[in-house]
Amino acid sequence: MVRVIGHIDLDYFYAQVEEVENPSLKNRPVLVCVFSGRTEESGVVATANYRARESGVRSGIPIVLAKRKLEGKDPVLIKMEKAKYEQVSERVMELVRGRVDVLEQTGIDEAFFDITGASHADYVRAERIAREIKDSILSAERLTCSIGLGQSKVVAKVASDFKKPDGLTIVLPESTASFLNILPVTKLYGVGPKTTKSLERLHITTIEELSKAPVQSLEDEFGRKLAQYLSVASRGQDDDPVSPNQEPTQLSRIVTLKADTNNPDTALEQLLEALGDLSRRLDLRGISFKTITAIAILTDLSTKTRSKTLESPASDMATMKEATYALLEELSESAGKEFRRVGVRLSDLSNVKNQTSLVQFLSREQVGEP
DNA sequence: CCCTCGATCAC
DNA sequence: CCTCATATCGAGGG
Repeated sequence: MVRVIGHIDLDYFYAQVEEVENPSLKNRPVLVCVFSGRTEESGVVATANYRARESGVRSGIPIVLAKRKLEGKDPVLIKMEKAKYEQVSERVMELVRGRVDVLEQTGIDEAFFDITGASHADYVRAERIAREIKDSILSAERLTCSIGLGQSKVVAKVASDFKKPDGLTIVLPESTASFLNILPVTKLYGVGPKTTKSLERLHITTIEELSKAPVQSLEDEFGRKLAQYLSVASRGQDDDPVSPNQEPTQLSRIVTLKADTNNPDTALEQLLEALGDLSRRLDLRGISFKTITAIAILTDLSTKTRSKTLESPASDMATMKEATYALLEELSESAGKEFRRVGVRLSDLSNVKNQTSLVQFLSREQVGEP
C-alpha cells in the first residue's frame, strides 16, 4: 500500500520568530544565542537567519566566532527565549494537525505527518494539501516553512531538507531511487560524522553506493540494527509509521558551571535550579522516576555518567538532591579532571498512583467526560 | 534478562 | 572559541 508521508520544517525557526516580532531585523544578520553565563559572550548560536548564514555562521558555533565572521555586518544578538518559541510552535502544529491524518512532532520546529487518507493516496492532491499547510502558516503566523513529501519518513525528511527556505519538494514513489541515489550519505537521517567516516572506509559516499552494499558488510562495520536501517533507508523503504507523540521516556537538564570544578557541593549548588525544574515537570505530568543519572562534561569535553536505580519510584526534591550529590561524588572521584558542565537525567518514568497521563486527561476533557 | 556506561545522532 | 535535550544502540558485567 503506497503511503503519502510529509515532513515539515519551520525555516531558521527561532530567528524567524524574532524577525516576525521585529521586522526591522529582516535585513540584518540575526543570531539567537544560548549564553552559557561563563563570560559576557560565551555560548553558542542556536539559530542564525540566512543573512548570517551567508557569512558562514551555523547553529552550534561559538558566539565569539560568529561575531568574528560578521565583523562590520551589523549583527543582532538575541538571547534565546525557549518558552516564546514553544508557544508559536504549538499554534503552528495545531494548524497542521487540522489538515492531516496523523501528526508526529519530532522537535520544536519539525514534524512528520501522514496524509495518505486526506489525499486518497494521490500525490497531486497531496501537493495541494501541502501548499494549503504552507499558506495557512504564512497567513496565521507570517512564518515560512519547508515541506517534503514522499513514500516514507526517510524520503520525506530528506525531501524537506532538499529545498530551503520556503521549499516544497515532492518525491513521487516511482522517483524515489533517482531522487536519493545522487545524494551524499550525509543527507540521510541518522548518518552523522562518525558513520560517514566509517562508510568512507568502505568506499561508500553516495546513497546509491550505500543501497548496493551487501547488508553483511554493513553489519560487520555497524552492528545489526544500524546496518539494517542504513540498507532500508538508502532505498527510501523504511516502513516506520507516523505515530502521534508519546510521553517522553526521560527528562534531563544540563548546565554550564560558572567555573570548572569537581567539588560536588559547588556543582550541586549550581544544579539546584535545574533539579527544581525537573521536579516541576514530573509534577506537571504526574509521574515519578526510578533511575537518576548524573552527567559530567569534563574540561576536555568528554562525557562521564553515573546512575542509580532506586528501590521504588520517587519524585521529590529531597531524593533527587541526595542521589545527585552521591553521584556527583562518584564522578568527582573517577573523573580525574574537573567538570565544565553538569546535568541530571531522570528515566524509568512511571505513572504515580494510577493517575491518568496528561494526554489521556486532556483528550477526555475534549469529549466532556467527568 | 537486567543494569550501567559510553557513543552517536541531531535539535 | 564549545548549549542543551532526547532516543537508541552495543558492550560489558552481573
